[in-house]
Amino acid sequence: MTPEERRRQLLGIGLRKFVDRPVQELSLDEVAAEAGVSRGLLFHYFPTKTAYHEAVVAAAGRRVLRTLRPDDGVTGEAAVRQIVERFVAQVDRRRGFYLAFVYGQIGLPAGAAGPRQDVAIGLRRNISGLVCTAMGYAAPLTPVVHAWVAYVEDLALQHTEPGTSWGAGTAPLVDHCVALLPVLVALGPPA
Amino acid sequence: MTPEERRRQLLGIGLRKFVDRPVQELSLDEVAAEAGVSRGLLFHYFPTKTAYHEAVVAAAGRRVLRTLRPDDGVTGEAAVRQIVERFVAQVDRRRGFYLAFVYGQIGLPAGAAGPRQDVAIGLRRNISGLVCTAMGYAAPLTPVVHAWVAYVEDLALQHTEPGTSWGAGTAPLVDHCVALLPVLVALGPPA
DNA sequence: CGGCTTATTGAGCAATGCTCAATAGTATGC
DNA sequence: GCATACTATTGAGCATTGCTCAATAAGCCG
Repeated sequence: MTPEERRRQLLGIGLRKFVDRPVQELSLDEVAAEAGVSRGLLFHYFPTKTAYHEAVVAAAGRRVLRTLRPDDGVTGEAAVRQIVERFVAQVDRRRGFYLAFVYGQIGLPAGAAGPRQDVAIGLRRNISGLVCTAMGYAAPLTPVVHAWVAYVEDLALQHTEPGTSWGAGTAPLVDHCVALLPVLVALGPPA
Repeated sequence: MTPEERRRQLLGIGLRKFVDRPVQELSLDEVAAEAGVSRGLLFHYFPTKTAYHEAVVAAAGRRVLRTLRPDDGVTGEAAVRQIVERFVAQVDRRRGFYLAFVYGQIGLPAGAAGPRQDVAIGLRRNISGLVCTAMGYAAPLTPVVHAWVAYVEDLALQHTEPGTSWGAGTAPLVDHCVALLPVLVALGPPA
């Protein structure tokens, strides 16, 4: 097995496991056993346990972002609608995964200058980047869009909360979010 | 030292420590050493390591919520303004603490029926409860208010992000958030 | 085949989560 | 004031686990 495959295999195992429990509780023993390799090998691919965890979470972030990217040629509000639809659908289908991703996180460094990357917030930044390019929004609007992503994220998570689901389908939710964005922009940036 | 004091002491140590690093990396050895007690004693007060971590994070949540509660007699939009002001101020003053609280979280259970409590989302629910009673909002509006809290939280965190601070003071930010709430309500719930 | 690189192992160390029987210290009932 | 019950506290000890390192196996190129 080539190193590239190994790496992907190990990350894949992490991705499968991290839905069930917080990443930090995923022992390298377990990963090694599942992969059928020795514990020592993991340290050949990842310098430390947390490095492995970060790699897993980063992979999860890339995976989420990939499914959100709107179809080629679609722009403007239609693109935003696609993004929101896919986002809500994904949260709906794999609530545990997304929940674990956002809140079952590797902690952030207190000083922001640390080497660690905040992948959950990084994902928000990426999504808001998607939206901004789709709508042609410029720099001073990005904070608002960023916070709007947090808003959509929270609504989607609430919507899929077991037992508390208000409304049947996802359509009103998507409508609400898409309609909100221009309203926010009209409200003007908080600066 | 009475058990009540002990408990508070141990939680206090956790509260101080969990700003610097993710809670999960706080070893019981360290806590025991700092408290000047044996490791075994910790298991007399908390059944397991994660139980201790959860207790610490829950205490942090109570602490945050306490500072947000508006003054007696203040209601309506004025109360909302107070809440937002204090929230932003708190995030501003102790960014690391709040960041660690929301995102450096103990992971959530995949199945929602698990015994664990989601304290970060629980805090959001509590804050939105504060806002709803202040404004007299009824049940169908709560999801929107909840998501609005997420919006405010994200903006506040962005605002204190080192280097990326747009705008000088917190006033425009507070204005923006307070103004947004009735707009959201007017937009109607997504159901 | 011989030699180089590297993926891989396995032993071993130290930290740490956790258990448990023993102890010390305190309050209570008489 | 004494004995009893209770519990806070300890310390030894076990198993897991993050991590290191020297040794080995396995490919690859000449």
